[in-house]
Amino acid sequence: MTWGKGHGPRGYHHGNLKETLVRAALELIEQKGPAGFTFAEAARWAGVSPAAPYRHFRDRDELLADVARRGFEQFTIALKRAWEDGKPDVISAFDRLGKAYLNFAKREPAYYSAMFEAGIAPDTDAELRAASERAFAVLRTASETLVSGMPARGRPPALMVALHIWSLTHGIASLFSRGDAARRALPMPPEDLLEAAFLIYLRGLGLPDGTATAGRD
Amino acid sequence: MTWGKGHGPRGYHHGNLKETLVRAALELIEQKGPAGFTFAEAARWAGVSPAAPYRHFRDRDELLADVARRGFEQFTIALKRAWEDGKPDVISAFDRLGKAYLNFAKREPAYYSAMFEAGIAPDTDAELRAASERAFAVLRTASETLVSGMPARGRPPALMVALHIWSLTHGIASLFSRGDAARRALPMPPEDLLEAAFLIYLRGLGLPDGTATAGRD
DNA sequence: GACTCATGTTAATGGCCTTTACATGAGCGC
DNA sequence: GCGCTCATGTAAAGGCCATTAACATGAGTC
Repeated sequence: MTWGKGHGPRGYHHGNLKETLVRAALELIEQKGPAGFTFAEAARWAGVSPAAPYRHFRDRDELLADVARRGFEQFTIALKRAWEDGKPDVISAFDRLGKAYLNFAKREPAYYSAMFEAGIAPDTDAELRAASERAFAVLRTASETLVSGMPARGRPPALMVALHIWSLTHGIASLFSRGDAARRALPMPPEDLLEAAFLIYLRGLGLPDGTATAGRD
Repeated sequence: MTWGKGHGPRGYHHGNLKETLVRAALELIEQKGPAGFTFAEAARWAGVSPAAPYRHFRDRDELLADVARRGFEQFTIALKRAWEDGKPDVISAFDRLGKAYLNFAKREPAYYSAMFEAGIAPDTDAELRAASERAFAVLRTASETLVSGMPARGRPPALMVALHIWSLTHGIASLFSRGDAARRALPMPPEDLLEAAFLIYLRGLGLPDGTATAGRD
């Protein structure tokens, strides 16, 4: 009994409804925004009755929260892959990290919307919160590596650095890099905007030149 | 014939419905988020039938866009007041500007949601777009003042600086400073986080000390 | 082979969005 | 003051959605 993920015929039971509903949600959010996505339409997309989804999610918000949680997991994977333990050097790894953040916002607008814009309180769902914190942890680890390379005198708190870079990157992603129509125009690629800001910020931290191969002018 | 803005009795005609609907929308968005706000409930709040709002707004989205436009106007006023022509010095004025941004997100979550999170395409409504650009223009003017105080050699583009600061501030506001439940916890006030980032960024620009009375360590 | 229970369906309630046809009365020319 | 007109309101209706309750199916188990 494996219809797998396919669209083939089915009997009374779907067999894979929960997964199918999540994919339907992603599809619909991508097309019409998180507000435009409806429970009933996801059911229709999956070929089941409007009541069927309630066997798998308490309500519409729980589905959205599940999508957000999965989004944070994918996000964490993408960020970790980009960071790659800070190799070959911290700065270029950070650069990849930022680009991966922007790229995620652009390539996965549905996940991104569910994660940051659907109005889900992160505290509501413990798993969602944990997944969100795991994603941030990548950035925090990276920041710790970054500041650990600095002289102990005047070394900034890694948490603060992580929050700064998160905020900056998130701001650029939200304003300029999303895949949907809410994106604003920009006279340069968002990746370049971010890289420039990052290098300026690093220089301000006292990591000007010589720590890595990037960032010279 | 002035019921003014009051809640008093009225005849067949409301007399001030458009304004009342906007205020109802703000009230409802603040209570239940932009998704929770409904056209019908705004009508009920105003004491009119569900069809009445359609005499003033094409649909629910147009009301939301109008709220967003008004939000950008209030926002522009708040930013201009904070900037105050860069007095007494550029850096402290910039500092006020950032705090005003964060404060707006915290004190006017309904406006903020409508402006940045309601999923309204800025291009849809020309007036909305213009209002949004007027707000950004304050930041851009401030950035021009900032870089104009730098030596011409290696002076960064003012537009880039404005975009950097906008993104950073917007990121902090979105993640940590909103009034609603989507706000994340932070080990320090968002204002302090922003100020620290701003000073680091300025130092990275080569505006370390001496340009103004703030930002020394 | 019968039982059980997760997973579907059907049907119903109530709310919302939006349109159409109709009602009211405020402002205006006279 | 009188009557017209039109902006601004109401009532009613259609269609969609969320959610629930009662019922149906059939996959796995003993």
